[in-house]
Amino acid sequence: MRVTKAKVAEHRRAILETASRLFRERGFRDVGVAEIMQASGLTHGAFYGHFRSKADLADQACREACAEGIQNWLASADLTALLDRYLTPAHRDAPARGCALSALGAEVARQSPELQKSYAEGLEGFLAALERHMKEATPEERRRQALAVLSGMIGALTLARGVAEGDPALSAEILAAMRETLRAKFGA
Amino acid sequence: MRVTKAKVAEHRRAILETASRLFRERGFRDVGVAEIMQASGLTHGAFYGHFRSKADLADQACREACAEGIQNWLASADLTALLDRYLTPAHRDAPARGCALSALGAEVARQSPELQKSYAEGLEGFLAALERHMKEATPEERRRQALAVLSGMIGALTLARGVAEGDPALSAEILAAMRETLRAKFGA
DNA sequence: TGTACATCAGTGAACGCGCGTTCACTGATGTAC
DNA sequence: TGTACATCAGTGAACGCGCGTTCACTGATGTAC
Repeated sequence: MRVTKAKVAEHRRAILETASRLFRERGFRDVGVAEIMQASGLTHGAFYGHFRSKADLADQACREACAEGIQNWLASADLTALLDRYLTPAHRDAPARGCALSALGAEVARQSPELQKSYAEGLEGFLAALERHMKEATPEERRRQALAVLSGMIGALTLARGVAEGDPALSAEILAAMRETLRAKFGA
Repeated sequence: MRVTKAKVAEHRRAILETASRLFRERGFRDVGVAEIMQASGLTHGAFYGHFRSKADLADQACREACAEGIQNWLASADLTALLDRYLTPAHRDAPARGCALSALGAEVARQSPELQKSYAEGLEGFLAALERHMKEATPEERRRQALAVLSGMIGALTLARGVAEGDPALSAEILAAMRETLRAKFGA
């Protein structure tokens, strides 16, 4: 049953947003095409009218999720404000709506170079937002520090998620330690 | 065909070591029981004589891999020496023999609390090794800094792996930036 | 504007495949005498 | 030490299941007149 051109575009957006959310929550491997389509209000057969393959969707969903994240974190006034939103139990417990760089990082290493490129572009975007908050003299130094701060944020969030259910106290400690250390060494 | 008791123990070790290596390289999800058994010189049917389930093996392989890592990194003379071994292209390109905390981190978040506990214990072990290299006054401060340094190391390695094939220059830049920043802010 | 028909987005059954796990069987090991 | 037999580690076929992907079909949309 054919549908309106507007509906087609709407369906495509729905699939992309659902995938962007589910992939961040449970990873590329643990989320199936059928589940994404069902959660988007369609049946699995329609998928291949919108995307060439699951890998194609993964690539575009990664771009989507990164773009959403950059816009989100760009809104912070300064580094301290950004850290106070990023390194929190709330962010840790809501990966579906959280930073894609952290949620997808480890899995991206085993995906196609194409997807890695999309991920790298998202990383550069986030990095640009961070650099603006660095107070070192030279641009080279600001970029280096921004890379270190970004790595620290992502590492702390990843570790905090890894032990969230197994050792909640340690999980909270990791977030707090990174927040305080980054504020002390790089903050305003 | 029954085998010697010594052979049984040998087989168990082989499965555990193979799993520890393959899981770090490709993740829990992408490595099957049959592949692990074949790589260990056995057939898949014998698996359940050694482990209760794949999840059980994952838990024990995680412990195994963490323990191996702690012993490995503990050998470094100081923080600078440790960083010069950890934050390198060589380590990035050989996850199978590298740090388990980094290789398994993201996936552990979606595993059982039991496995997360094993992971958390591995993390504490690495942390203890790092704390000895911190030069802050109080134990509390040393632990906080060690947590931040560990998070930074793992985050940088994860990101460097994520873009290794998609943007090799950025990958190398991430490792170098974290190495220099940690050395400058925490090094000897 | 109204009609006739070609287009094509979505449906749902079906495909081959690999997964984790089970199980009847085999035959060398370990043990009781 | 030698023999007879129970034990049990390993084998390989088989299980049900969910995966990504394909395809004949349906019927509303968009278009040509």
